[in-house]
Amino acid sequence: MEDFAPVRTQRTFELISDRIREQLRAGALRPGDKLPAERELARQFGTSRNAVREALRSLEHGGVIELQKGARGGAFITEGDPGAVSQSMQDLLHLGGLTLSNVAEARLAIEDAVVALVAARAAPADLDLLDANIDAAEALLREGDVEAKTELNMEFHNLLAECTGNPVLVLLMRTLMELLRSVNRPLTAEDTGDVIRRRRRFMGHLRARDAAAAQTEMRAHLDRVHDLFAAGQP
Amino acid sequence: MEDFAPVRTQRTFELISDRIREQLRAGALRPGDKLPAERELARQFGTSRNAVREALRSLEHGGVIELQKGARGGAFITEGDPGAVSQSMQDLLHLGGLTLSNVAEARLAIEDAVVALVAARAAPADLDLLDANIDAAEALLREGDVEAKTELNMEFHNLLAECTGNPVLVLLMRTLMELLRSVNRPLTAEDTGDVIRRRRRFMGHLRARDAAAAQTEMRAHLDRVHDLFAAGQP
DNA sequence: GCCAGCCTAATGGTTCTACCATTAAACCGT
DNA sequence: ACGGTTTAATGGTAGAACCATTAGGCTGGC
Repeated sequence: MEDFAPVRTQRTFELISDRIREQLRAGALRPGDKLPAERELARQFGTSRNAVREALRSLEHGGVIELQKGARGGAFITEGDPGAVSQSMQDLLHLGGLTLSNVAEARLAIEDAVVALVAARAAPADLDLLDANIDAAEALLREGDVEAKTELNMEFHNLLAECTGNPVLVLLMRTLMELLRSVNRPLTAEDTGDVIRRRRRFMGHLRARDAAAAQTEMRAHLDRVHDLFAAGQP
Repeated sequence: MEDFAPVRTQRTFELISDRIREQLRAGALRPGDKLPAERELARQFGTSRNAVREALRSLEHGGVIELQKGARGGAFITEGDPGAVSQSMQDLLHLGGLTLSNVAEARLAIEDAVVALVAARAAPADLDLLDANIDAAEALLREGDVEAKTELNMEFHNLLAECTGNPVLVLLMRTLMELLRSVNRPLTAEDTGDVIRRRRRFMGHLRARDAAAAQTEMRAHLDRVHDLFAAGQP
């Protein structure tokens, strides 16, 4: 006989955060909106302020809300925080579920798709932005500021993803690169001149709308970079 | 003059969760380990139990720990929960940062890469698993259980990703499919027979290690499915 | 001897109260 | 009109008390 189901399994703060997520899906809450104050929410839900706070903590960690203190403070619905996805994958990596080469392989897949899309649909203005990035990197290299130049080189990939106009691809690119960066050692400077040359060739392929050639060029570059990363690992 | 930096910007519970994440990165904490009890943590950190609970709530939401109540209960380090990543992306979607076609396009990219890898490196046993999935789906179709058959068809893609042996790709595939599923309408049954035929052809290409042909077959299928999804949207 | 039932201790879950720190806006004296 | 002060609202922290669940030990009757 199984006549009786458990009276209650969910925890109070989960009920609260679920209610708020509901209103999000329903469109009743939109980015920029402000939730009632903690004390007021506690009153409305008929719970303690503590339970409300734990629910808010959960939503905050998920990048759904931002909390501001002081008068006129409160919990505000955000535009959505890609960093939350990144954080989760970082945790997964550190918990040992993922390896560096797993991440590198996935990154290769994303980059491949991005390059194909950019070759097919990027506007000339977008390509100019990419050129500007390479110019800036070259200038920094001449000045000997390897650190800043490396930063710009990573930004190149993010720019590339943004040229697709697809925020999902941007998100995935940022996340995977962040993961790779979190375990890398600072790259040595010896090979930096080569990167600039490769980038120039790559842009030539893009402007010619030659997706296959651009992919080949990028692949060669990434294989090399990922090898360097792997060498830095034990 | 900027002689004085803010005395404290981070909140107490953030300091606590950061400390725990530190120990994770350092390897001092491993999956399966149990954290001290809340009261004990509060004592060690010299804070209130409340702050500890909010830190644990944050870690729990991130899939880093699981909480069990009762005697011998406590906070246990998990193996890593891919669901946390999914949840974050779901939130992002609902916050309006992403569109259905964005997700579909990214999914296409991942699937393309997965197919190429599977064609290149899948073991015969893996391919047999895929065949078994198709057989089961066909059987369900004959019985008229469209619901269960659709479920199996989605599982096919997850199996495919698992054949790559890369958990990152598995994670991305699961997440993106989950996202697509969360906004789809139940597909109509009229086209289901066609899917089985396509799958059989696809497997033929895989066994022949013909990545290009397999990709073409899968692309055609996904383009169609995504169109159906889009049609279900306003 | 054994076993069902009870009891106890440990732990997370919840509530309540009090107070602090920060912030913006209202207020007031000059 | 200006500038400083006060006030009120809000999130952040602390501490205590109690509840619900769970594991394990205890006990008494068979």
